[in-house]
Amino acid sequence: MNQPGDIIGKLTEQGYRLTPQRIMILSAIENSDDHISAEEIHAQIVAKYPHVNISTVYRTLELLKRLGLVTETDLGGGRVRYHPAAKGHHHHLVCQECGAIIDLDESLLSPLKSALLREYKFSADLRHLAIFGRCAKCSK
Amino acid sequence: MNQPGDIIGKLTEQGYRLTPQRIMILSAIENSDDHISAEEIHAQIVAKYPHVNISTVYRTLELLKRLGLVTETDLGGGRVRYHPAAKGHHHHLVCQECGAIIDLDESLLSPLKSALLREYKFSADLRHLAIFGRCAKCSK
DNA sequence: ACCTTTATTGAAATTAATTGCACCTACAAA
DNA sequence: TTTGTAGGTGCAATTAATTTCAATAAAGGT
Repeated sequence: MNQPGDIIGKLTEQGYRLTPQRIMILSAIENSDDHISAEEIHAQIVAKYPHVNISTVYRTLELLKRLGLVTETDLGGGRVRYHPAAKGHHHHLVCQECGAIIDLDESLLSPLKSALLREYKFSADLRHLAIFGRCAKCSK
Repeated sequence: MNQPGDIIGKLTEQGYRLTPQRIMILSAIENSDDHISAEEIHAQIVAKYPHVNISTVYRTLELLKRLGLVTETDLGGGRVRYHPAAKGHHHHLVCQECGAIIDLDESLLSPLKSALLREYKFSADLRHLAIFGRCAKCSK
């Protein structure tokens, strides 16, 4: 199991401060079983510390994203969701018909990644991708 | 050159009504050289018909998207952009460092598309994809 | 030409995310 | 200790997109 310490260490190493708000945001992300939204993180924290602002949550997520400590995925449904990078990269197939979300093995994307690097010298950030379409059931 | 009639025909065929608003929105999309945003479409129309509402623009785009007549791409920068599907599919590499947008040949994505179909029976909608990362210059 | 049906629209409210600004806090240099 | 500086926070305002709902008008039948 991952310790919030993993991320906390990396933050302080780089000169960022460890504020109570950040600690709460970090543990909310780490303790979430799957992908969590900014709103959900905020709701969790506000239950104990009502004065913490939603914009702090968004700014912290932005920071963690920039440092590569969390990944962000838009699975549709109007909300972007977050996931600790340390828990591994994975991708999703999102069915636009029934809403099913299928986890996708990373290996299917590595040929694309290397092709982009070879053909365009473009280093793609494919840490957490959502591909939309139709699942087996719905495309019949 | 494409006629708005292409899309207009498909709309009426399927029982949708042909309102002046829709005609204006359609011609704005068709006449745009590259990708156009909802705001830009609205601004164009309001110049002539000030009472047309932005939500009508969004609703029409949503409809056209569902019918597969326009494609939607999030190239970053907070605004989603639209493009007539008839003008062909293409994809973009978006550099998160310098903002450069590189057009990507569709052929690079077809292996992925067939792999998804083969392995997951998932029919991916890869009509207009944006892949984020770092371009050649910025990744040095 | 006149109804009738029902998709469509405008206006306003709502939601998710972002930004500007004033104030605050930790820490180090003078 | 004082002061400077850079990182952080809360609040309010803003932006892009969506939704609700009453009013409207397009398309088809008479």
